[in-house]
Amino acid sequence: MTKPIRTRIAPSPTGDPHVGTAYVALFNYALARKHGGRFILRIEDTDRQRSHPASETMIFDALRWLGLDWDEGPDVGGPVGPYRQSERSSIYREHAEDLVRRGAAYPCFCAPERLEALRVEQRAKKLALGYDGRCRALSTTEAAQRRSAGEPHVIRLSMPKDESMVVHDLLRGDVRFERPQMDDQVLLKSDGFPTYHLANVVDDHLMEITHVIRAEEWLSSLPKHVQLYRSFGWDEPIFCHLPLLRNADRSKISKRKNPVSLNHYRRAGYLPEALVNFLALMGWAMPDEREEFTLRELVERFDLKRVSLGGPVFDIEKLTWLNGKYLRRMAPEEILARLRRQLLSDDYLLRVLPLCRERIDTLEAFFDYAGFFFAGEVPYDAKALSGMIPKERTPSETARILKSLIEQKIDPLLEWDAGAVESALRDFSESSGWSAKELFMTVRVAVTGRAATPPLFDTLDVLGKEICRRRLRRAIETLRTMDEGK
RNA sequence: GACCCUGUGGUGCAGAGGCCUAGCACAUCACCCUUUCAAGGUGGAGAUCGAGGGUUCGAAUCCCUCCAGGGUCGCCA
Repeated sequence: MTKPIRTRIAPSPTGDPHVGTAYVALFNYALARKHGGRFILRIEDTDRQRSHPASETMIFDALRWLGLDWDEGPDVGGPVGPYRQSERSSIYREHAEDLVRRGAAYPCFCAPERLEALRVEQRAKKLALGYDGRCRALSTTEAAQRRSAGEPHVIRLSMPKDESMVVHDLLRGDVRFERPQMDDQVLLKSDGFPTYHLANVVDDHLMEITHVIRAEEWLSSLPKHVQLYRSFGWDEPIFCHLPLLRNADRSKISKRKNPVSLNHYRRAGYLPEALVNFLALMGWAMPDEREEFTLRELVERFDLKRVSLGGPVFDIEKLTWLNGKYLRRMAPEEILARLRRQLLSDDYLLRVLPLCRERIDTLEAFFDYAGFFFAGEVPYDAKALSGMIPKERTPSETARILKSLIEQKIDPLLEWDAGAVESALRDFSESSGWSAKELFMTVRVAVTGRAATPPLFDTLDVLGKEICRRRLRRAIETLRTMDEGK
């Protein structure tokens, strides 16, 4: 018997849960389940500035929603934990020191400013970018002295010199990298935290990961990882790089061109099994070309080698068609249950009702008044359109302001509640040159389609980030098609 | 710019030298069904398999060159 297969998904909790994470998780999950192995969730939160606990929770929720449950992870524990990298700092530090002792890594005292200047120079001379290895030439005694004197430094990996390096990818076979490409990567930052490269390799080894299945964007750093395994004297796992999901223009999928948050798909009413099915179709196919299948069936027939490498365009139209197929063959009772679970929970209704109670006279009036709380996108009639654009402002100006509102304030906001939304909007009002009055009415109409609504921040809070973002974008599109100077 | 990956209709895939006068699905068009709209059914249009060279009796499938797209070049992951 060979070793049991162990795979992992290793997201970093720096934003909304991403479709790409689900995509890669799915293939890792499928391989592990197919072979009776284990699927592990590890949180890569070594970037202290950007990591956020709210993001971590959303990742858990989203993956569970999709049915991609893990056997070991920060919340369920396991034999080789902890599964959160921020709780493993000492492990990485010890391993980095070990490498330094072996002469496979070295302390580097170059300041960020010097590195920046170096990059500028290299760019100007059209040279390959990368660390020039200055501190590698330091004697061990000098390096040790400067370290004990408390001089700030990082630890860098010594990459082999004057050679090309051949690494292996399950799907691509041998891949040869030329030396100039491979500079001495930082392993340990000056704050004592590891970089992705170190933490990832150390953890994959310690957690006995057998197959590293990750996105293609990592392929370029594979030589560094392989070098790390060699420096430690460890066996390498099997590496497999999945193609990147793409926008319609074939660039790497991004939130400016596509909804990428799993929360969006959940709120928009896509069924988890349909999303999973669709994701599996991105770069993979059943041997018999069947396109509709369950996660279970995927697992039964799964074969990593059947992944195709062209970057698949994430075609929402086809996803929507698939989702419709699933919905149409569901019993009404089941649809009702899904509706309740996903979009129309008592919990949600009980958040909407307090906002509407004082504004309705009959039960029936609720449906007329509160429709926008349940809709996807809202229509803008002529009145709404004029209400959306403040006096003295133009449609294109309004569109621009909404765009920067999304980018500067909405997207980075991970904890979405009335208070946070309010301060974000007030903040934006100050920096944008739009008065609170102008901004708030514009946002109100853009998000609800109406000039009369419950208090704005409560409304945005209850609607949730995904819907607000989506309707704001829709408003931008609408404004852009209007003529100037209205 | 350097390095790496990829390249089958607009999109997602099948195809692993002859079964391909290139198949399926989405989208699109037409028709049928239907009080309507969907859904469903039927059919159509759409690809000289990125291009050019080879290898071979024979290439979408093997080799080379070029081109195009993408990714990476961070004390971010």
